[in-house]
Formats: sequence, C-alpha cells, structure tokens
Amino acid sequence: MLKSPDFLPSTLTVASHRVPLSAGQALFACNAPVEHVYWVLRGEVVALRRMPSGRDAVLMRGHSGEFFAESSMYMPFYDCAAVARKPSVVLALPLRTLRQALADDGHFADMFLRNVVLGLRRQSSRVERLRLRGASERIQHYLSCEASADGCCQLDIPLSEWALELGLEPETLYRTLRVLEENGVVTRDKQRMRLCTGT
Amino acid sequence: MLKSPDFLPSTLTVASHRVPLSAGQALFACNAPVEHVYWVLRGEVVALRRMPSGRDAVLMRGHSGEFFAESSMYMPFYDCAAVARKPSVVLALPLRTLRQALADDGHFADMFLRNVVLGLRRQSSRVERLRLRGASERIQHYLSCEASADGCCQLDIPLSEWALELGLEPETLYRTLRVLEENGVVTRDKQRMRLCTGT
DNA sequence: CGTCGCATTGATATCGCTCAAATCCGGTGG
DNA sequence: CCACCGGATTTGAGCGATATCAATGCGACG
Repeated sequence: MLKSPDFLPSTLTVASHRVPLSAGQALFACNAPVEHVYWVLRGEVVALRRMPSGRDAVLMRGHSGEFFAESSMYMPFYDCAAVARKPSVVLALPLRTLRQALADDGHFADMFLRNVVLGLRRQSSRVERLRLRGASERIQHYLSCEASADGCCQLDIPLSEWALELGLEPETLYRTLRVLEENGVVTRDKQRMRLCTGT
Repeated sequence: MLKSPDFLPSTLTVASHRVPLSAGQALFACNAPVEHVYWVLRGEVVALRRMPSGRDAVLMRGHSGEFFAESSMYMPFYDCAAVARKPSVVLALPLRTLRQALADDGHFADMFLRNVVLGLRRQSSRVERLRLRGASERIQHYLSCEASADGCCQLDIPLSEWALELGLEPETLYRTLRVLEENGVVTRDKQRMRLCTGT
C-alpha cells in the first residue's frame, strides 16, 4: 500500500520524501509557498478553505493512489490549507524536480498528464451529477457513468459513504434506492447495483 | 472571439480545422474512435451519455476558451457523445499531432498541462460547492473562491446563468441574494458582488 | 410601441433533511 | 457457541428549504 507510482523517474524518487500524518495534522497552510506536489500513499488528505462564515469548505480531496495539490503547481502560494482526515502517508515531490522531470522524461510527462486528465474527467462527471435535482437522478447518473461493461456497479464503500459522494444523506439514499428497486429501475444485491434498461 | 489559444504550436495550428456547429448538432458519436481534442472557440458543447432510462446525462461541458474532450485523449473510443448546446465553433486538433507537439514542444506541453490542471482546480471547487446545502452557503463559497484581491466579484453572466452554475433555480438565487444583502453579508451593485468580512 | 429576455416577488407543493427508533451484521471476547 | 457491541442499514414522522407555478416590472432593441 505504500508503493510509489511505478512511473516516477528516479530523479523524483530520490528527491522525494515521505510525510506521515496523523488524523487532523496539517500538510501545508494557506499562503504557504507551493514547493511540492504530493502523492497520497495511504489515508486521505483534504484541501480546506476557511469561509467568512467561519466554516471550512472542502475544496479538494486526495485518496490513496492519487496526486494531491497538483492543481496548485502553477501558483506561487497555496490559497487553501491541507490537513489529513485520517492517519495518512504522503510522498512529497519537490516542484522544481517535478518540472524538470516533466520536461526531461516524456513518458513520465505523459503519465502525469494522464493522471490529471482522468482526475478532471471524474470531477467533471461529479459536477454534472451534483447539479441534478433529486436523489434518483443522481443515483442513475452515477450508475450510468460508473458501471462496467455488463452494466453492473460494484461499490467498495458502504452506502453511507456513497451517499456523501452523491451529495445526499444516507437515509435519503436508502429510501430512494428502495423506490428504484420497487419500480424495477435498479436491481441490487448488497453493494452490487445494476441499472436496468428500458423506459 | 474566434481566436485560437496563443500557445498553440504552428504544427497544430496548421493541422487543425474549424468545425461550425448549429445548436443540437453532434460533434462526435459514442463509440467513435478518438481522433481529436477540441478547443471551443465559441458557444457551448456538452458530452452526453444516454442513460438506460432514456435521459441524457451531461458528463462534461466545454465553454468558449476551454479545451473539450481532452479527457478522452487516453482512450481509443469515446464512451459518450458530444453535441453543441448553442450555435458553436470548435477547433479540432488531431490527436497524433497533439501528442507529437506535447513531446516536442516543452512550452506547449507546459501550457497544455496548465490548462488541464487549472480546469481540474475549477471543477474540484465546483464539486465541493455543490455539496454544500443551502443557497447562501453556495453563494458565499463562490464569492469566497472567485473574488479578486479586493474581495469583489464581477459577474460577466446574467444572474440566471449564475444560478445554474450554483445548482440553484434563478428565483432561489434572487431571494437568497436579497436576504444576504439585508443581513449585510454581501453588497451588490448590479453584477458586482462583494462578500463582507466578519462573523 | 410591442416584444423579448432578465429580474423580482408571491403562493404553494414537494423533496430531502433532521431526529428517532428498530434491525441487521460482522467482529470480539468470554 | 453464544452474548455483546458498534457501525451500517432501514423505516417512520415532521419540518424546512428549495423547486415550481404564476404574475409583474423593467430595459434593450427593432
């Protein structure tokens, strides 16, 4: 689980260092200079912005096996803070070395771009999903987008987590799922969903 | 308005071609081979997936001055269709030439990555905003994120469009904005907003 | 002057959130 | 093997925020 991505060039591997984080611990502060891009080895890290109301808005989220804070790599200073949500370990990649590697190593540049591009795809899909009104629309959008070739969708998270992903409360998800099943729109076996074809 | 991005290398400019689209016209079909990445010169293009229910789910949206379908550049076939929502003009960049340019032209590769990365940032910010419950929270999140250094926010779109961006109905936006003004949380002059600091 | 799109306000219906309680299920320890 | 526990899952009841429907004002533009 603590493996670096296999496409990292040796220059980056050598220059990087691991940062263990306990739950709640800060990775970087707002207004700090951007000096690293991170790869999440384990756990979960979130980018937070303090809103005038005093509440913290989550801007971004990084899970195991994802880059984190790569969207700040073109800015001099962070405009948000980052803290670990769970006990985590991240790999800190120095920005200078990263830029050099992107320029020198075509294969790495391609893989890096690929990661960012796929992340963009995922986020865009989420945006459109969250824009939908109604729980059942969001559920169907998700299943339609994330289903494999056979039309099934194996969730590896509890439904209560899925609810958050969909921007719903767990109770609403349970209820709506039930209705969709009754109407034959989806079939379900534990955490294996299937969106049924038809009208 | 129909200007290509200025960082396009000449090889791409030469190899590209403009595609005018009427409202509702298809740009590419699902399962078609991925042969281009697009730059939206004018209008709006959306990526659609037909849901089993028969409805179309919007996966992605491209506006003027944005790349479109770049997230498919690592896939052999499109898994969604694309159609213009308004009369539009897009610049079609051949994928082969694009890849070559990314490999050969470091500056272009950097600018391209920059575009994708900033797009990712924008989408991530939107995701977290749409996750917020309540119209006023979303409004404040937006203003807090998009405000310039002086804390002001000049909207270049009608409020009704802003409402869609926020995942709200226009009426709700008008009303909530009114309440926020009355409470002194925001000041407003036509389409110039300002989020007031304080509790 | 008429029309059209945007902005605004009112009244009402609806949907999802909240609080609450019961059940299920996997894991743990006796 | 069984009792127990905590988290996940269900289901119920009621409330509040937002969508929806409707009507009016308003400014741009032909």
